[in-house]
Amino acid sequence: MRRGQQTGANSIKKNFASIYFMQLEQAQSIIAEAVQKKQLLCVVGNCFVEYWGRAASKLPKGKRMLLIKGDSSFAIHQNKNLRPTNYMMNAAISCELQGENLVLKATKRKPKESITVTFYSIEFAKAFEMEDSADIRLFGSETELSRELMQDLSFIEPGLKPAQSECPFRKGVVDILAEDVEGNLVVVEVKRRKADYKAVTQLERYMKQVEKIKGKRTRGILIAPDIQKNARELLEESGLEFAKFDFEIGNPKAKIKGIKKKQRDLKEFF
Amino acid sequence: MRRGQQTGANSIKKNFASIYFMQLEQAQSIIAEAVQKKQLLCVVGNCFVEYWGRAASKLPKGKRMLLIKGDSSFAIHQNKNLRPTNYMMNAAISCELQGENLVLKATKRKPKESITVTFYSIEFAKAFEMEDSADIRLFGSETELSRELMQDLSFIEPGLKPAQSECPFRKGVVDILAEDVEGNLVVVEVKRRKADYKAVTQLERYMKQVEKIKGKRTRGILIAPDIQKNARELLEESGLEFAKFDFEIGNPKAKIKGIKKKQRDLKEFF
DNA sequence: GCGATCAGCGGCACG
DNA sequence: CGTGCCGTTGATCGC
Repeated sequence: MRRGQQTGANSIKKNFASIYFMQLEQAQSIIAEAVQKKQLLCVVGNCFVEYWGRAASKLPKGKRMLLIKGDSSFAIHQNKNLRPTNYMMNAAISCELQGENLVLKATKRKPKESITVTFYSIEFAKAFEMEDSADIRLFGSETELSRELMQDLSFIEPGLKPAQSECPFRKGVVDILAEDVEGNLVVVEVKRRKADYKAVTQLERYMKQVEKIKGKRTRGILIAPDIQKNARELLEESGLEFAKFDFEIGNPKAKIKGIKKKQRDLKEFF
Repeated sequence: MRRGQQTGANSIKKNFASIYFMQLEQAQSIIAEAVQKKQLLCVVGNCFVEYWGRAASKLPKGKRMLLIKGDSSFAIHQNKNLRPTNYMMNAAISCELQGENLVLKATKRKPKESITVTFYSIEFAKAFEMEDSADIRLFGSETELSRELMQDLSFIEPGLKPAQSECPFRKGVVDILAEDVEGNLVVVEVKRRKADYKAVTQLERYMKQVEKIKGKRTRGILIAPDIQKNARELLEESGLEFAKFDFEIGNPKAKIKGIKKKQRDLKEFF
């Protein structure tokens, strides 16, 4: 790219900047080549979008950005929202001239769906070769917090000992399975953010399963930074327990700041 | 843009295409102006990304595309996945030269978080004025299906009638509240896709709430195109019912193809 | 602002 | 493949 060429043109002919269009034939060849080479393709133009599949949608004429990635993900972006307006993963992509328009189609079976993007004009189209072998490293996931917690469950209550973590059951995975001082089994469910009623029903379900399989009294403790009011009610109705869990995201691993356990004895419930 | 300029350069100097870089100062001014004007900004370059907030992440050096939109959404895209690797909504954005690098920062409070993108080189940076007043129109959402169903509940079972014109419960909480021929209340939960155990616990919760408030026998019917095996078991254990719900996405509204109700009498349960 | 819930959820891991 | 479930879930609507 020639330095300053674009901005130069824009500053001289500000009011006409938007009339510099690309021939659709040229765009078509850029697109076809990019898709074939699995490059990152960026197309900006005036278009109309239709989707048919799991649902159906129409996006009236307007200017959008089409982003096609090397893994055949296909996304129409408007100038708002993180998420694309229309999208498809693992799309089979075609691109052809139809009269005065350039029509891109993304299709997929299983589930069967299709996106049709009809470009009336294209302002910009460019492919980028994206050498990038790196992968993101994320810290502070729920699994990581569970593992951290496993190190010392006495934060939750004295004498609580870890038995297993991430133990797969017939259905779902129990975050932590532990044993309290009285020899009861304790199912611990960890949530990285404010727990809602779904977390409670999830824990209840696991707890009952474990109780059934192991055939001995089992408690359920939900650990989260906070819990929603109605979730709290549901939890207490179900005889489950909640423990507040403050943490700070650290590097290389999360740091547990402290745990305040709500005082609620098993005997209260039974 | 001059027609053919880009592809021309690429075809002549294929092997050197990637060495055409932009001065960071120039990129900086493009970026600053785009952010100020709420244009759609697209930057491609070699960078390193750090995130700190609800979690923490590091993305090692590599070539990515940064997309900043008019609503201050900020997204780093790799050449894979629909979703950005790093992102932020409603970001406060800064952009400054730091030594040999151009550093973009996106920050936010509530929750407090920040993304730092350190560009070592920038291959491309361009802002697009995105005149686009149109909004997507989507058909086939759960709400729409509920409304469709409301028209004629006899599809589910003969004599089933909407209980009240206006449900006394908060909108959206109970999909449909109806009354069967025997005068029982019926809570109907509609799912647009294969129902899982969460749909069952949700229905159970609503059903019990309604039963408690109204003080009369209440049934719960889950309506979905399909249901998972263990969700089915849970549902039957809870004395709830399932009705298959085939539909076709149509325009302007979804068409219900038919409903096959599983024969399961209330008396069976009570 | 928080709460609740849907989403064409996407993405990942596991069986 | 389906199944389950987390996510920096995002996005929307109601309060």
